[in-house]
Amino acid sequence: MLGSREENVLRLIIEEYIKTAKPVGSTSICKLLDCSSATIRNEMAELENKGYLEKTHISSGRVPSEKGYRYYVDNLMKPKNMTGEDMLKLQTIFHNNTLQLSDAISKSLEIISEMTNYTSVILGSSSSENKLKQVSILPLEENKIVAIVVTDKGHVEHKNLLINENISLDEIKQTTDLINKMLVGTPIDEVSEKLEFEIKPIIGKYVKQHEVIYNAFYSAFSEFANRNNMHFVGKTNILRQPEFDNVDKIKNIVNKFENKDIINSIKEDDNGINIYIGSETEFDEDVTIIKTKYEIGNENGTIAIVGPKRMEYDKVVGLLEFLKSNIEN
Amino acid sequence: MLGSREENVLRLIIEEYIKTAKPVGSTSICKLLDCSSATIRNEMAELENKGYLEKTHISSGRVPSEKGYRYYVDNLMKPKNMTGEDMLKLQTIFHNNTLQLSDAISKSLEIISEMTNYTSVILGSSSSENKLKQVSILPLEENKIVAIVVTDKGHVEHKNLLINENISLDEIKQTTDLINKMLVGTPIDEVSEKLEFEIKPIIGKYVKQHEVIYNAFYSAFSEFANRNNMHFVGKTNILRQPEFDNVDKIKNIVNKFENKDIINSIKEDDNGINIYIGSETEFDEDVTIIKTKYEIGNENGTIAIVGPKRMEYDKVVGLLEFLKSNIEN
DNA sequence: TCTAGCACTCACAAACTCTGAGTGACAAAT
DNA sequence: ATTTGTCACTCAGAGTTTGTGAGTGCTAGA
Repeated sequence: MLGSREENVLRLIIEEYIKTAKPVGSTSICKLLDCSSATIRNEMAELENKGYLEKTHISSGRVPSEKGYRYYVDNLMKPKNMTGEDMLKLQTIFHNNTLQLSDAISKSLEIISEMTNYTSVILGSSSSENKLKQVSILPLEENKIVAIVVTDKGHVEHKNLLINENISLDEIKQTTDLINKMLVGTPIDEVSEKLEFEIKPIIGKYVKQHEVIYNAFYSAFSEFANRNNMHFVGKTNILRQPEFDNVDKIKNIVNKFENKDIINSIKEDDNGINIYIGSETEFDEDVTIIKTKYEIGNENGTIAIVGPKRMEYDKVVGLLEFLKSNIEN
Repeated sequence: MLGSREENVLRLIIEEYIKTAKPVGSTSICKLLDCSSATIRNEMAELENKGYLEKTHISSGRVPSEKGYRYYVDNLMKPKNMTGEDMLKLQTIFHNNTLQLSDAISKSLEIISEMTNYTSVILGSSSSENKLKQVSILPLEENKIVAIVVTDKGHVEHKNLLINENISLDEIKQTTDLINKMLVGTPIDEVSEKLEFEIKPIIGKYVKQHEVIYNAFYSAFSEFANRNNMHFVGKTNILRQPEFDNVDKIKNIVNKFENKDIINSIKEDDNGINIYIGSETEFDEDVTIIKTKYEIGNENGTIAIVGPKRMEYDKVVGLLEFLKSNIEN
């Protein structure tokens, strides 16, 4: 698609821009490529014509376009191997047997966030993949009880409830027994529905005040189903990037993180390492998201790195590959 | 301490500044006070001498100092009654019997954050006030188990554990039984210690692999004790205030929220409505925090509103008073 | 004790200037 | 047919200048 010198120029411009965050001029490239600046200018003009580069104003240097980045990650970039030192840091985490997997992932993403100055996101398995394992209740005091829901993947949610004095604990016990008998194994996001059509009619017959109990469990479950198991590391790292230099952009991105809008950008996709650049993210024009799923036994999740479009693609991809293989072993 | 006209001038300046966020000049005050601007200037000079006002530069209008705000909230401000409409919004939440208390508080703070454009914080009871109610374990699959810890106030924490194949479930059961027998009622932040000195010696005798089990529970508990039950509403609201107009200030405050530094500012103090202005907060020079504890039955917590020093004190205090009385009934 | 008037100050915005890094174009050199 | 050197041109950004208006303090007279 592109000539080999064109590719070289594109690659060098992108790599230079990633380092400096400033538009790249022809002279800085011609030093690296052993030809004159005029030659480079011709190449650059051509690359701009084809849509791989952009100018910020008529006499400025060039900046990669999204199409340029895309070409770079698809054709020019090679994942960079980590330094031995960095590798060691991550490996010691995974060789530490006292750590649980989820803690090890958090810890390693903390390190990665620090190494890269980008923000990481961990997204656990969605509620549809979790199945009900057990419901239990525990009376606390007076008319307070706590309802506890556990899934087969070890997620736990609870809901504190005030119950009416004239509901006996026995009745509640009967209800939980029934739920345990009939609904264990049901995917969490289907539980609410089954609760309504399978459990409610039954308890309606022999439990006084069944409405109250039913409502309590119903709200506990629906809250569970909506909960997403998302967790940020180094949320403010990305603000250190020079592209976030004005108040509005910062407010904008902070807001989007707060609202967890990012969840849409990292939900679906294949099993490899996926790169979304700028508008491809459907999250924010100014960021790139690199993500990958991991799967170990029947447990899975997604980890994502959020940085500027001018992200160090080779480094991050290298890191994620390494991390993924570590997790899965 | 201050003459009555001085007080009037101070009050008007503060109220004007709260509205406009711009230094207040003498003319805008003299219109309200039916005397000439020169007179006001004299009063202002005097108030500045005494430390209640400040200038941003030699010929600028005046801005309240922390001492000025302090005098205002202590002597001049009257809590403002809410509008009927706002009151209604909050009351319907508390009259909705299907909502649990904690949900009602969250919901009402959402409304308050929206009404005021400030950030709210909810801090639940600290771990030292929570006592162990029950420990339980649930085997999931293969060698995975989940340990669940419940406190008397209905907090629940869990920890997923991978156990060594040669630990039998029986042994784990014995351990949890022992913990339940000996440690129920112990404040959460003392459990780790007791676990070490009272439980460990016993299980050491008759449980093989007791180290592993002990470590698992130890880490579960210590994580629990450190967890603080803090929850922000409208975290980015405060960024809309005009005082947060430069990148560094925003990064700074976002960072502080992220690190939950605020917890130190809202931990202790009496039962009323407490106001901390600027450096009094020990959180951030540029903010005011207004907080209050609530207590209902043996459940308690703290709610706080974080805004600029130029916060609408009368409105927020009015709101919090109203909210507190609603919660406690 | 208050007020009117005046000289003075200074932040802020708009207008202007300078400079350097960059471009495109084109003719000469390879 | 490319590549190169050269030159006129462009423009963002930084620095400087200027004008304006909102503010002050001070003083003398009501």
